[in-house]
Amino acid sequence: MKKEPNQRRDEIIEKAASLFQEQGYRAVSMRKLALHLDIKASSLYNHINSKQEILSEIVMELARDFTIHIQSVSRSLNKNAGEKMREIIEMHVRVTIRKTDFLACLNNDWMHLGEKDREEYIEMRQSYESDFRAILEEGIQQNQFVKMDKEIAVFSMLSSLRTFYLWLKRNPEQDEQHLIDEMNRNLLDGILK
Amino acid sequence: MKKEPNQRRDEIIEKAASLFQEQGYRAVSMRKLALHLDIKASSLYNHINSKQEILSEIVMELARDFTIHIQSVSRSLNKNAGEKMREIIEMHVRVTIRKTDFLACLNNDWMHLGEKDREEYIEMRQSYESDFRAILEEGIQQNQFVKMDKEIAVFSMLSSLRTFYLWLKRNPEQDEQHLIDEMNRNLLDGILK
DNA sequence: GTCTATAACCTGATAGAC
DNA sequence: GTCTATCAGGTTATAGAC
Repeated sequence: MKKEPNQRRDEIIEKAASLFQEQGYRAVSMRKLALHLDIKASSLYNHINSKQEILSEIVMELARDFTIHIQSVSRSLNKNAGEKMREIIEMHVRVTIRKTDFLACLNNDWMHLGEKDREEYIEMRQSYESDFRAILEEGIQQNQFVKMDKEIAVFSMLSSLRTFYLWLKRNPEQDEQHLIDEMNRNLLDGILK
Repeated sequence: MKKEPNQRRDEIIEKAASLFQEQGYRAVSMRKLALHLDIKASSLYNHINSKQEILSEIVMELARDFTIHIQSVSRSLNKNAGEKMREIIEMHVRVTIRKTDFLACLNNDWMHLGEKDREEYIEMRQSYESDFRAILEEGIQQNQFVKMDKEIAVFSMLSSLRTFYLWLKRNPEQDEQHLIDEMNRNLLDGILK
């Protein structure tokens, strides 16, 4: 809750995200995490209360950022559906670049959150998908988008965006604007001439 | 290797795929798996040699099917790039419908394969992506596809296809041809008018 | 083919010395 | 803030009775 700066704690969470992303939450023990930080597992508990708390720190803040951002975009009145869609795609790419490992954990390990966090996460994800769908609907009604099965389109576009971190892991140091442009074209224009 | 029919063994592997898909390979213990099959964990070892062998059975055959299929499509001489792409997309959707849980395991749990299988898996995945990329290249040269960053396009399209099982889990019993048509449109034509 | 019992080890987490 | 020692329970897998 509070935002006391806590360097060691952040270090632990960063390293955990990196390992979770690589091996999965269940495959990374506290001993393994501690080894990568050159301390003993028991020392971790001076900075965090539980393994699940680390996961929560990684996933929940990022999920809240996504939820808030798409809400503000989808409700803005001075943009048409196409512009909204481009802004969402751009946001996804930017977050992917800045929080690569955190996003990977959000995608792959959310089901290992504690019950309360997990419920909140699922709610936020539903809310996000619902806002995304609303923009598609708006675009179809404005005759800016083609007629389509919105459910499948939401899923298909979000799949590309959500797993973009995988590609970025294998192709680091790309020009940010190039990535944004290409993802916009892939998802909005398609590849056919 | 041999294809003796072995009903109980297949039952175990099916149930394991279902649980792995839901909770992740590491989160499903042999006791948990046994509980869902109404036997004791030790009895499982009369049918399989190890937990990892179950994962291998789930992932490797499916990976080989994908690899072989895209090879035969990409090398066929009587189809243009657009037709090849449509056939690959169709194949992905059909496999997703028929092997939903197996595909989920392939996507999420391949890193828990034994070293030998894991290496073979990675090779097959690279080969698959390389065939996919070649079809895009062919389409660009034939002036059938727009100019694009092929690496990003391969990733983006495959992301949608690979995680289609997630959507299918939440929306079962859809018309197969409708799914194929919509995925073709999403990935090839985009959503913009 | 399933069971009980058990081996050998790993798991998250805590107590208390320094 | 890190350490050693430890707890209580879970992990894969095997041995051997039935």
